[in-house]
Amino acid sequence: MNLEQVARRAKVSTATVSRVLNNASVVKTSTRARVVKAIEELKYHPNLHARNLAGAKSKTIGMIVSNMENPFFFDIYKTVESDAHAAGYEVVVANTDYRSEQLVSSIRLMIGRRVAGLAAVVSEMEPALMDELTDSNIPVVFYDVGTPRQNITNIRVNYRRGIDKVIDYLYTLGHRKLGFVGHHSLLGPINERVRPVLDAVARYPGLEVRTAADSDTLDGGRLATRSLLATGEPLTAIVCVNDIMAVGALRELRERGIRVPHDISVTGFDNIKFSEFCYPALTTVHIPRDTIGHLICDTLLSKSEKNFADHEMVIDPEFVLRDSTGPAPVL
Amino acid sequence: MNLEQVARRAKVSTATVSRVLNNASVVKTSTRARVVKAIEELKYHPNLHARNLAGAKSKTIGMIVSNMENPFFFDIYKTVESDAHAAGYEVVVANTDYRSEQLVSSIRLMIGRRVAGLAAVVSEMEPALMDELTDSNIPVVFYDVGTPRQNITNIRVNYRRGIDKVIDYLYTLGHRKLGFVGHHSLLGPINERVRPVLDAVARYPGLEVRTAADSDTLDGGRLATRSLLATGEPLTAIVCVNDIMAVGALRELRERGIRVPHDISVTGFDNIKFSEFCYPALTTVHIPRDTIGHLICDTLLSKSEKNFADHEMVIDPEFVLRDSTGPAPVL
DNA sequence: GACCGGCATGTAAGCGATTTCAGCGCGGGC
DNA sequence: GCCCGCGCTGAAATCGCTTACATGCCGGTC
Repeated sequence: MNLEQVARRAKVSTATVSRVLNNASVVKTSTRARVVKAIEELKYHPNLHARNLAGAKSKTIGMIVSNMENPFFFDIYKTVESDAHAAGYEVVVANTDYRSEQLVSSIRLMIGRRVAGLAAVVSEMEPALMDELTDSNIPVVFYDVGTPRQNITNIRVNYRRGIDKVIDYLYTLGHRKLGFVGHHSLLGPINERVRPVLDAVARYPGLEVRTAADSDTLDGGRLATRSLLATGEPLTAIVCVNDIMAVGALRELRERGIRVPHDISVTGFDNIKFSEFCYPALTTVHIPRDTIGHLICDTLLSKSEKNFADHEMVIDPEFVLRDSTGPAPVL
Repeated sequence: MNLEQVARRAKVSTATVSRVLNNASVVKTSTRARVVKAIEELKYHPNLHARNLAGAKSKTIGMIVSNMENPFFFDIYKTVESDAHAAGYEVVVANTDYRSEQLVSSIRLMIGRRVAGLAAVVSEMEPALMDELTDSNIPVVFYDVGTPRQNITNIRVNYRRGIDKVIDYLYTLGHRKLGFVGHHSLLGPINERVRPVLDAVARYPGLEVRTAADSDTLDGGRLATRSLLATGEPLTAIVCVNDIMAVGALRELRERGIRVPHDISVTGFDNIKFSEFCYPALTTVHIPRDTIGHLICDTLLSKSEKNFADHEMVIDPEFVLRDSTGPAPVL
């Protein structure tokens, strides 16, 4: 079922059918009607691979995320997809599950697909991969990782500021023994997420923190919290790397009969929808995922017009106070 | 950057490069090494479109879901993806957001991509679309919708049974005034989800139900619950079409100071991870999403070997008792 | 030493579209 | 009455790859 069969049935050439498919206005109305009829009768669906091969302009953008299970990533994806559709683009996603082999193969896959643009919302990026991307000449946007280059734009959130707000808030309420719940992929040497916490803690006299990590899931948050609670002095607050893990923490605490925020305060990060619906509602830090999504699309879909020069943009997150935090308990 | 350039650099023909790329074992080791070297030096990435065009066997399967935001769908996707990867396939997803135009265009897109198989985990399916799929000759699996055909297999869950278990349980505990929270796309004439509820209710003397619907989200559940509570006699239990909406219901009740399950019982459906982590943990019905995912992949990836004859399979869901339900309050 | 079989590689024909350029028919200006 | 130009359509090259078939080269057999 190809162009030629349609052409034959409509008694025109393949060129004309192609023109109809692409809305070229040169085709005479009567001819167009014949072709459209043939297409429908034959239930013809153009082969997109052939189209891309011949046309060279891909109309699909790729997006790679670390963990679609975490609504944080999904929310960004959703915005990107909606913007892309509005511009006539498709988007194909790939999940890495924080595994770097997956990242590598996903990137290769996207290059192989000759996507019109690539958004990488992932936690890690090896220099070698960045080279590969640079050479591929595909417009790329990284979120939160990597460094700007020729065809690479960066969007990042000022986590440090967000964390500072959280720690400051907790300190003011009298908290002195903190726990930090992270996820495995954050345990690299120079860690972008733990470091700000340690740095912030170091600024306040008498403030201490100990950390634990597990997978970036509800269960992971629960397990990390469990191990945090298993040893050492009692904690008065648990700072979580994101909301998902914080919800996991809440469950662990609840099942141990530890009241939040009366006995222990808990904070999240991201402000996913869920953080309002869990109990108690999470004090967290808002990261504007829609803004990020729009930024990604704007950057990717306008590589020619805009100067593509502001290679880096930083977003400032906002503190959100809810019910999972309160004054430190008097011991 | 194409095969030919690589071939030139490695001083072989394009055929040989292609053979190396496809792991054909006929290539002499020394030749292969030269080619591999050239590929790396040139940072060559094969054009997948050209590959698909030439090869005709697509190695990617498509999946269409109604609402990726709901972890129910995501869980199925995750299993499918993992099975597919294991078999050397990629999977590309599309979201319909319960919009039928989206469904149409997504299906067309998948046909255009000449996917090796298509999984449609969606709520609605027009006969015309089924025809299109049948003609496309792509192996298709529908979840929960449509009817078996030549190349179409169906997987469905016996919702009726699940609902029966829920209603029976609630009735036994003394509940007589029920509310049902559905989502918009369920409001079609002959409804697959509401009907079983109404039918079940009709079987018990003195049992009544009224329904409300909103979008399939946390907020939707909350709003539907609000409207359920706004009019009529007081309810003793709220049955939700799925867990996400149930969590929304829990929040609305909590904010009104209505205790669950003391004042009102709430049930979900699906048993997503989240239902254990919300408060109170949801009584729900388990739908084995991993089983469904495996089934989908098995069916899609073995169209030739297996007879593809058992065109329909039904899954029986299981009742899961947790903390969001209890005896009806004594009025 | 001519011949044959088999392994490694090369040649070239598609795959199904897009697109350039050429051609055809026809009406209007001279 | 001719020719030009314009509007529409067709022929064919092209995109980057796979693969069937052809070819060249080698050692072994008689």
